[in-house]
Amino acid sequence: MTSTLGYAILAVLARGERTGYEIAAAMRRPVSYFWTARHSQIHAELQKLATGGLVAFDARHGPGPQDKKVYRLTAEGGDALRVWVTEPPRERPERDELVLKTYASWLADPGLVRRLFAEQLRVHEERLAEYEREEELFEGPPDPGDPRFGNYATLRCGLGYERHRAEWCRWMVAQLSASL
Amino acid sequence: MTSTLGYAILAVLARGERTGYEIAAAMRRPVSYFWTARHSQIHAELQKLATGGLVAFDARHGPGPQDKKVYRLTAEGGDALRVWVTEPPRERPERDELVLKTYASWLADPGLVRRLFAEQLRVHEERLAEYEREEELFEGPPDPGDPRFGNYATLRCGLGYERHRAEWCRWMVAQLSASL
DNA sequence: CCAGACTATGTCACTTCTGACATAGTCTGA
DNA sequence: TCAGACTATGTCAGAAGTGACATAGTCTGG
Repeated sequence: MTSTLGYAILAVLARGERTGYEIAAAMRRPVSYFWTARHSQIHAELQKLATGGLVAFDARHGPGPQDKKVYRLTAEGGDALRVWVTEPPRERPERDELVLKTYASWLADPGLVRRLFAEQLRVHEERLAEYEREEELFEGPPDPGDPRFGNYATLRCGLGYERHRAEWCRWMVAQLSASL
Repeated sequence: MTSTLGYAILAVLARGERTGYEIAAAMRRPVSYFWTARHSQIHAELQKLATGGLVAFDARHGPGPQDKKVYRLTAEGGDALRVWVTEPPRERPERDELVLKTYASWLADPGLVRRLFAEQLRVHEERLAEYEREEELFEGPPDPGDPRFGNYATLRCGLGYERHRAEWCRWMVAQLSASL
């Protein structure tokens, strides 16, 4: 019933109470890179979750025309999250624009394709460096029962991903250099 | 103007003429794992592309109530595709349900989380074996001007991705085993 | 000979996500 | 003191994607 975005919000609220604005910030890279949404979607989803009784909020005086709402997980919300966590994820279709461009790259000028991948390589190397800096803040993997284990494990995934991606870009650049 | 799905269809048609049905099949794993869509979306997009003059078709007698339509790339379609290929890809938000579950995994029973990752590990190892079998059909990387270069390069990406993913799952299983 | 798979195109309601618009208080540094 | 960034919530039109429904000919194996 609850959408994946709903569980993403519950997962953030499991760490402590937050406003919608703070949830949106928490879901942005590089802090917690797992599921992103615009604030417009988050506010809408929070309303659904509140209706369903999975979250609750206190309205407090805030900036802007409306009160600010500090959301927290309810007992039902916590239960729903815990059940969902260990269910197998549904297969999401892979939609990767760079891979698609690669598939069609034989049509284009190799010099331009090479430049595209050189740029992408730089992006991934920078992101990798950023993640490595963040990893140093941990002193080894936290215990699997510690909330920080979630952060560390997703960071590990990101590190592996960026390494794989950078390596692939390097391979592409090498292939395209050989043919020039 | 044209959506990414539109370019995905153009990229398939660049290899030769196809019916909508065949395009849908080509975009399914494991043959060409880059961008997927249901036939309902593909038929709708083909109509838009035809209206825009990027593809053309011949109607031929086919099964079912309608004629079958064999689509091909027009000169305009080819030009549009070639221009698009070397433009930097727009950043797509990362939405990975397994990573999200990982982020919330500290809440759940470690034994169940471990099982989840053991299952995922098996999935990735199987997919890796499948890709490796497919790689053997190539005798080294084709020339970057060869259409098969597109297939080979996307396969390389898939191989790297599955290796990274499997390694991460193995690490997760090890973490969760240590704590039992 | 017939069931079931495969080929083939299409519509439609619905969910998800994006990007723009709207509003307004607080805090910080030049 | 004033611009600009940050905090904060919301609406809405539209694009993108899903899953079910509808229809019907051909081909293959039991």
